[in-house]
Amino acid sequence: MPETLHRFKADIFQALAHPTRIAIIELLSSGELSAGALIEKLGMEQANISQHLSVLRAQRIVANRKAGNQVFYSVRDPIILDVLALMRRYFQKQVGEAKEMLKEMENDLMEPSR
Amino acid sequence: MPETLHRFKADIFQALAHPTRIAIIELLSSGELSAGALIEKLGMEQANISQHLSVLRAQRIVANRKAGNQVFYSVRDPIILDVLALMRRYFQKQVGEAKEMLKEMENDLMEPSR
DNA sequence: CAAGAATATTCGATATTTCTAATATACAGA
DNA sequence: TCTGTATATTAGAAATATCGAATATTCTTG
Repeated sequence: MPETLHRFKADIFQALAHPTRIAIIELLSSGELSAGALIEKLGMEQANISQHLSVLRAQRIVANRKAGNQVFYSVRDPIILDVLALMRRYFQKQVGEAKEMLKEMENDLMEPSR
Repeated sequence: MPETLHRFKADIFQALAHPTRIAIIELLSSGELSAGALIEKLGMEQANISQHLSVLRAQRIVANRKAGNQVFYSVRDPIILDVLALMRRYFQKQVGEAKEMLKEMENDLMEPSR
């Protein structure tokens, strides 16, 4: 109800609203990784990944731990992973529905008289 | 893993990434409402709400049913409501943690010797 | 302290979002 | 068919997000 809560949710969603950042979180889902490891696994520009990590940090979605030369990132709260898992289920459901619609359309083409 | 899935999730999150759109979805959580009812409850510009509804429609998050003069909107899949509910839990947890941190800081101020 | 490695930040250019105001469309009833 | 009501779309301005290139910072090691 309160505007504050809506804004909070919206800000988290905004932080999640980029394919690269989702890829980052999923890579971190099985444990912490250094920024360098993320850059290597994703095959993208160093600055770019660093900027995306900065967005995730700003919303406190990831934690960062400095170890000597490197910085290790991890997902702060597993609830975020639950959200992503829900999204996967949602995706599967949507794809399933789309498939069924196509099947129906096919049937209509085969039996135009009914 | 696949880029497609990441983009799909990101697009949904993007559609959710606005306080007004979250408010709309929560208003629709207990059943369908006309566009006009949403505009009234939210107290915002007609065009603005219509545009936000358009974003939600584009991602197929809401369904719309025309009835005479009006258009009734509803949430297509309750999974989306589950996502919002998870977000609320997440928010509560974050606030709880922030509170604890403040309490610790207070204690440190009271007992500087320890 | 100098040099290299890992990471972060800054700077512009471009693209996307969001808003308000104005206009368009669709429908209902006289 | 004319009028009013409900909703959608368009247009343009301002704000925000994204990217690559360049630069800065921090740490380690010789």
